[in-house]
Amino acid sequence: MDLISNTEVVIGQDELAEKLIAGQKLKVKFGVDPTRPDLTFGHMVVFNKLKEFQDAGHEAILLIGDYTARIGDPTGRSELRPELTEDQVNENASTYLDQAFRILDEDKTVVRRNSEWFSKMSFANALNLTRKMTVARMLERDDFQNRFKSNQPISMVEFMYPLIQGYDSVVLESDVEIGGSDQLFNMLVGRNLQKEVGMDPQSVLTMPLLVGLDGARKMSKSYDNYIAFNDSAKDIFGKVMSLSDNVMMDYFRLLLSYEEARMDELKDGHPMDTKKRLATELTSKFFNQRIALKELEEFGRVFSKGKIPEEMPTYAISELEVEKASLLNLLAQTNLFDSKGEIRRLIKQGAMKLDGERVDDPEMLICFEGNEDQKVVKAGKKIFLRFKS
RNA sequence: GGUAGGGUAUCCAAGUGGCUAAAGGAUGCGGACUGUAAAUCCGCCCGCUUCGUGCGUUCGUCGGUUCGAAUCCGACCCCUACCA
Repeated sequence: MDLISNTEVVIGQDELAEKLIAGQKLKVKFGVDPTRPDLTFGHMVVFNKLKEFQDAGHEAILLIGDYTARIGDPTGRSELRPELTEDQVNENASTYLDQAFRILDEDKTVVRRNSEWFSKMSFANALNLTRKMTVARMLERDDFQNRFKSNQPISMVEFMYPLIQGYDSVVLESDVEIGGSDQLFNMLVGRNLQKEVGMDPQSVLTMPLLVGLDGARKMSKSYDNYIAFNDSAKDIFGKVMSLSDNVMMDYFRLLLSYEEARMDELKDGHPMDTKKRLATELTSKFFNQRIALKELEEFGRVFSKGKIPEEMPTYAISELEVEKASLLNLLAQTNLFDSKGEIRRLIKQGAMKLDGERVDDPEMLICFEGNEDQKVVKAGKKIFLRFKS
């Protein structure tokens, strides 16, 4: 059964198999919280799985937790989540969908929002929902248990979250729910609630968490070790190239659905070539092959051969508002650096080059001589910019 | 309601009157080495700066004591645990 490839945990596998053998069209739910506008490649793992179901003719239901987004998921550490307004949530949700449809087939995807039912739910009904759950069972959840043991706060609203998410499954009558491995508990609650109302319980599939760019922690915006769906082709390519070798295969498997045999072949090659291939394929997936190959070439030129990139931010000196056209002042106007202090630091540490020549004096004046009409500044390994008159 | 502990820079965390822009981690950035990998070594890491033992702003908030406060006092706000 290919549909369970790459999964970490499968609950209710027998039911799933039966339904599949019977040729049933399954309702496959994936819930997202539009608390943040950007999707990362970590989300792609789950979206890929949803797409597989979709391609196999099943109904993919993308549930936007617009109602829940205002409550906050307990999965984090402290719940310092700002409360979002309805507008913010809606805006996030719409950019979310734009991004999701880069993987999913828009025409075949059913999009639902849980405000449809929760905004109408009475408090009495909500209380009834809480009847279905016990505190002891809640504390089974790893996250809660750890926090409880270490005297960390757990708020009541966090206890509601699994129920809310579970109730979504009841309303949607989902046959399968997919999520990250941190969602296992919540998805199991859905399964139980469905049983309570006499419905066939959903099967639950969890997908592994993708390791981030640092090669150590899970990919997450808060660790700043992520690749976003909305990153430019250059960023996607560059970020993949900066990936730790030891997690490359995870990316091939989880993001590009490579099979073992193909990955074994790759292991014989030079890691650098393998990584270039990974970067090229991922860039192609989000843009197209032509753009990906261009980035590959550009990468070789800039980083392997140390030449300057084809495109870089360009600033006309005449348009920058500075009293004195010193390198420091001009760079400070570009917004590519955090502060003048940072620029001084870079110069002091020998990271700044002007047309290939190392610069040591922040106050050096930038002016053009003879036929020159531009100067290229390189700061560190990655930042390039051009000054024109 | 009662008791105890706590709010310090991006995060964790030390600091309990001057030597503190504030130890130590982590993250990040830069340099060397490389394959923009990892590992390792070195350096930087509040802002400005005429680069000077210079200026400004910061340790929950407001006010006070003091020549001087993150450190003491008061009020307030917020968080947590425990007991009810």
